[in-house]
Amino acid sequence: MGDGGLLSLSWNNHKATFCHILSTLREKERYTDVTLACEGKFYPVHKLVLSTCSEYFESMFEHTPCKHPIIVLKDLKSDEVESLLSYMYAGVVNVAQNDLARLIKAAELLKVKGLAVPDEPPQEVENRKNSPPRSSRDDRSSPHPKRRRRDDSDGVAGEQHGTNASPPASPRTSPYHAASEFHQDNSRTHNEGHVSEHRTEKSIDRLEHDVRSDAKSTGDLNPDQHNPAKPCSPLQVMLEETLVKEEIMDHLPEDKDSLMGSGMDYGSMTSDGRLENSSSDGGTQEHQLLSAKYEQQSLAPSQTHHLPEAVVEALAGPSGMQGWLGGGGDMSGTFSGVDSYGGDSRHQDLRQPLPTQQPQAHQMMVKSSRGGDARVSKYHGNRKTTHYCPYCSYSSHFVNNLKKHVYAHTGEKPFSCPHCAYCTNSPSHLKRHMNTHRGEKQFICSHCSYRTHRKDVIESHMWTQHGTQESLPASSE
DNA sequence: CAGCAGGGGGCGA
DNA sequence: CGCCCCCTGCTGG
Repeated sequence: MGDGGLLSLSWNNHKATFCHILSTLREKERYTDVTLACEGKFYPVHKLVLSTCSEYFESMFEHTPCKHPIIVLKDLKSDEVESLLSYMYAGVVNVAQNDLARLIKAAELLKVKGLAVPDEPPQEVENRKNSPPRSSRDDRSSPHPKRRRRDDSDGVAGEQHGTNASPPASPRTSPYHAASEFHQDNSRTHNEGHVSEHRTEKSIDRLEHDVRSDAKSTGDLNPDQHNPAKPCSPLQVMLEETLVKEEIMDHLPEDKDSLMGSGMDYGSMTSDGRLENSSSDGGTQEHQLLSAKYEQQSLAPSQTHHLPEAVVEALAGPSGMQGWLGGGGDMSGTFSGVDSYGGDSRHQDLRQPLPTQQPQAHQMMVKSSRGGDARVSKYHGNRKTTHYCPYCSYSSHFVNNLKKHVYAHTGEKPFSCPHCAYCTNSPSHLKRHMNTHRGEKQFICSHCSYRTHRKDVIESHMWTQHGTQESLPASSE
């Protein structure tokens, strides 16, 4: 609206920056709204990107109003998926010559533009627009086959799904999950959460498209109890995993979703560590690429953290925690173990999306990632600082309280009983529990023969049974 | 079925 | 550490 001179402001390296941010968002699993599942691995990504780069996904999302669908790529290999995602996000992917055919084939299946579909040739685009979206799903042979190679079809046809499909235990390979999941066997309080779900399976192009509608229920990850109604094909097992993840995500603030996603924490969840930690695959080369970029662009260090590392930092050190908490949520994606959320109903409120913990814009993360540490409390007991939970509205002046609280979110239970499988997130709980093994019942009711090892219990007993709060002090035995 | 005991989780301090 | 609350299993009416 300027009547004066018209200024043209141009962002010099907008494309590069944009791509970078996009990749960062993906890496941090921020704002992801769709999860690709392949060979037991889960890739939280963005519909926007997928649909932009792939007709197939575009069409799919058009027909799936689902908030956070989980798409099972049944006949692709994870490295192919990784490569394609790399391609879509970064616009580049390094692939071994030997793998090229496979990759192209996979791209064809997914109709990835530029690989399988001509990259925006005007005419083609026109044709596509005129044709109903479904055509792309229904017919692989339609428009895109600039690089089609049917001769390669055997290359990707191999049924890989579910092979190492990280059955229940897999995601727990993360140290953050291990305990949290394991202990549930002795937890009685975890109610089985049933996810309201609907599966839309499509056997298009040998892909199985699994979509789950908004999951509402609490998820009990107890593998033993999980959704008994379902058949247990390898694929289904994998789906159960994704199911849990999704429902959790749905309950978390958007930002947290991603974190949680990280809960799946691909690097750690995949026992082979291929996705995150290895660089042997074409897809993972992108990770290296991105990391390099980060350094060059001197982004906030925290952004370059792999999630598990960040979690360790956050939980191990007060400063880490504080930085993360106060850093505009940039570390919010670092929590693993969301998937280990217990089904305990009491957890539910914690998962309610909270406006106060809204994800911050990317620039915000960058901006505050360092500065946020300014008020870091070095000591657990520092009451001057309020520590906020990234998952809910909880806050505490005590870092330790927050830690325990966050443990409840992540499911992490670092304190384990040497005598049984009991694990807890609180040392005091462990101590209390240990008393049950000792068999000592120091607290004796002065009105009856009742005795217990818990003070609160004896008091409760005294009050309810005898209408008094008097009780014998702890016995010396 | 109600009441109690046992055990556990979360939280304040 | 203490407190409160919850859930589950047991038991007696």
